[in-house]
Amino acid sequence: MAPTDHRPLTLRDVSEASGVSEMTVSRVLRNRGDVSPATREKVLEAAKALGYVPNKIAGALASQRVNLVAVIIPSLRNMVFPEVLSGISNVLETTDLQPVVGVTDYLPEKEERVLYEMLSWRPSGVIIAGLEHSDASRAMMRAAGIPIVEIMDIDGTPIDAAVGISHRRAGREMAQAILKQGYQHIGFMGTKMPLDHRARKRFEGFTEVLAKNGIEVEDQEFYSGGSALAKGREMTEAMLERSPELDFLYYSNDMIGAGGLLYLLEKGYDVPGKIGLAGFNGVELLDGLPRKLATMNAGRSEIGTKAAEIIAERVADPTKEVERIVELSPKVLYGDTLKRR
Amino acid sequence: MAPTDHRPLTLRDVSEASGVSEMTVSRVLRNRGDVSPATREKVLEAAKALGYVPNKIAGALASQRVNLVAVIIPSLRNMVFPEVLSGISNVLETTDLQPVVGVTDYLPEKEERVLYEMLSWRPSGVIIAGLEHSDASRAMMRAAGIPIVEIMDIDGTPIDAAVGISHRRAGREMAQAILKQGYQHIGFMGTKMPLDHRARKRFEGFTEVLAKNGIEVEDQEFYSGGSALAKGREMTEAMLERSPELDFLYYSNDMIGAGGLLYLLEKGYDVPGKIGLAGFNGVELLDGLPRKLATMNAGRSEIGTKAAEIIAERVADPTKEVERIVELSPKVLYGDTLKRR
DNA sequence: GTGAAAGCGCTAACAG
DNA sequence: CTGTTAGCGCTTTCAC
Repeated sequence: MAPTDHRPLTLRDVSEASGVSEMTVSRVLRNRGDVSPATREKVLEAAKALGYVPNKIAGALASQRVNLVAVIIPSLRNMVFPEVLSGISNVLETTDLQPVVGVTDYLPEKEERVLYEMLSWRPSGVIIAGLEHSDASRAMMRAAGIPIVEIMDIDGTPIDAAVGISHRRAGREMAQAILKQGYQHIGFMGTKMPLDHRARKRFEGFTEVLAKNGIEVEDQEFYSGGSALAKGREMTEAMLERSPELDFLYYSNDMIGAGGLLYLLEKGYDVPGKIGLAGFNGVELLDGLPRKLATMNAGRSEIGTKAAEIIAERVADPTKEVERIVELSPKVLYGDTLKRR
Repeated sequence: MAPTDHRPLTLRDVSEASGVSEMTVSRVLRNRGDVSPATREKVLEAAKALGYVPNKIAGALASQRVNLVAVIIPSLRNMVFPEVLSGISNVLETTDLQPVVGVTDYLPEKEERVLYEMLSWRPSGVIIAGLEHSDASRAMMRAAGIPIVEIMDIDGTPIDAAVGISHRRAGREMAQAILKQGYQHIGFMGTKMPLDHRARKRFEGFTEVLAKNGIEVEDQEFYSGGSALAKGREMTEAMLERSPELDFLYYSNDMIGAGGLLYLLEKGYDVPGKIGLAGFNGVELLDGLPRKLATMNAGRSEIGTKAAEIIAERVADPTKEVERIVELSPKVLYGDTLKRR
C-alpha cells in the first residue's frame, strides 16, 4: 500500500463519489431543506463509505454559527464543578449546543487567557463561575455580544445574567443555625485562598451574624494543597489542642469537615454533644461517613441546569428577555453533627 | 447610545484603526515575521483599544492548523480522570496546544458521537481512554491522520500508541500480594459495569492467580450509582453477613474500599488481623482515613504527562517515531490493611 | 519590512 | 427538489 497522502476528505470528495452537487451533499449531511429520499440515500452511502467527517471549521466560518458554549470553572478537582457540568450537559444535550470546558485554577490571569482563547472560537454563549473578573475579562465578555451567565454566586453585579446562591446569606444562615442550637465557642477552618471569593463571602456572612450576637470566631486556621480530608484531620487536631474550649467547628468545605469528623469520632469525642461540626456543599461523599456531617446544599446541578437553560433560550431567541438574577436558596442540612444538645 | 449592531470585530477593523494593512496586523498579532517596532506598537494599541479578539475559526481554516487536542474520557466524577487531565494540561501548557475534553459516560455510542464531533474540528491529536472502541470509532481515528494516544490500559492493540498499565497484571500482582500474606477466603466488590473493561481485566488477572493457587473468590457483589463510599459500606455489611468466613475483601476502586474500611473500623473488626482490605487507584482521599487502605498506584498523572508528550512530539515532527506502547508499572501499596498477620 | 491576491471548505441566498 | 455563485475572516504565497 502506497503511503496515501493524508489529505482529509472534503465535501467535494463525497460529491464526486455520489454524483450529487456539493450543495445537496451539504444539505443531506445537515438535514436541511428537502432532498429526495433517493439522492439522500446515495449521499449518505458515499459519505459513510469514504468515512467522511464534516469540517466544522469551514462550516462555522461560512454559517457564522458555532454550536459551542464556553464553560469556565476554577477546577475539576473540587467535586462541585463536575456536578455543575453534569447539569449543563444534561440540558445542552437536548439542544444542538455543546459545552467546552476551560479551567482557571482560581487565577484571574489564567481566567483571562482561557476566556480569550475560548472567545476566539466564537462560541454561542459563556457560562463562567463567579462574579469577580478582571476588567479585561469583563470587557471581552461584554464585547462578545453573546449570552453570558455567571454561576455559583449572586452577591454582586452580573455582566448579563447570574444563577446561584448568595454565599453571604449561606454564611449567615449557618451561623444562625449554630447559635440557635446553643453553641458559643466557634472555630473556623478553610482554604488559604484570597481568590476564593465565595468562601470569603460565606465567612463574612458568618461572622456578621456572630458579631450581632456578641460572639467572635475564637480560632481559625487555613490550609492549601494536599488531601483535603487529611488536612481537615490535622487542622482539627491542632486547633483543639490550641483551643480546647471550642464547642463548634465550621469548615469551609465538606472534605475538610469530613476529615475533622473522622478524627473526632476516632478520638471518642461526643459529637454533636460536646462539639458540633458543619461543612459546606452537600457532597455525596458524606452519605458514606459513620455520621452525617451537617452542611449546606448549594444546589449545584440545579445551577448548571438553569444556566444552560438560559443560554439555550437566548441562543434560540436573542431578543428574549430572561431573568437577570436567579437566586437559589441554600438549605442547612443538620445531619448528625449540628443538633439540639 | 445607539444600539450598536454587534458585528464582531475583524482584522480589517484593526487594520483601518491603525492604518496598517490587514496582513501586517495579522503578522503582529501572531508574532510572525519581521515587523518594525513602530508599526507593531500601533497595531497592538489599536487592537487593544478596540478589544479585538482574533477569529480562530477563520485562522484555522486558512492555515489548516488547529492547536486543539481532543481528550476523551468516560467521566469526570471518578477523581482519576481529573488527575490524568492535570498531567495533560501541565505538558500542553508548555506548547501552544490546548486540551478539549469530551465525556463518554462509559457508553460506546456516546464515545462515537463525541469523537465525531471533536474530529469535525480537526484537532491536532487525540488522547482517548481505553483500547476498546466501536469499529466506526477506530475507523474515524485511523482515517483522521493525526496522532492518537490511547491511555490507561495497554492490554490490547493500540490504533497508534498507548500509555498505561496492564490491568491484568495489576490484578495478578494484587492477588499475589494477598496470598503471600496468607489470606485465603476472598470476597470481591466492584461496579456493575460490563463496559468498564479495565475493571474487568483486573478481575480476570486477579482470579487467574487465585486459581493457580487453588483458590476461588468466595463471594462477590456489584453496585451501580449512588455514593461509592456509602455503597462500599453497605456491600461490605451485606457480604460479611452472608459470608462471615471471609478474611480478605478486594474492592475494584478505592472509594468503595474506603467505605468498607470505615464500616469495619466502626464495627470494631480487627483490620488487617482478622480481615484484610485492598482497593485500586491510590486516590489522595485515602490519606485522610483513620487507617490507610491498601491499594495500587496506577500512575494517573504520569499517564497524562506521557500521553501529552507523545502528542506534542508528533505534532512538532510528524515523521518522528515514538514508542507505540508505554507501559507503566502499577505498584502495590500495602498501607495498613494488607499486612503480615 | 510591507502589501496584494488567492483560497482554505463550507453554507446563504438565490435561481431554476 | 437541485444547482450556481459568492464570500465567511483569516493566512499563505509571492511581489515589491
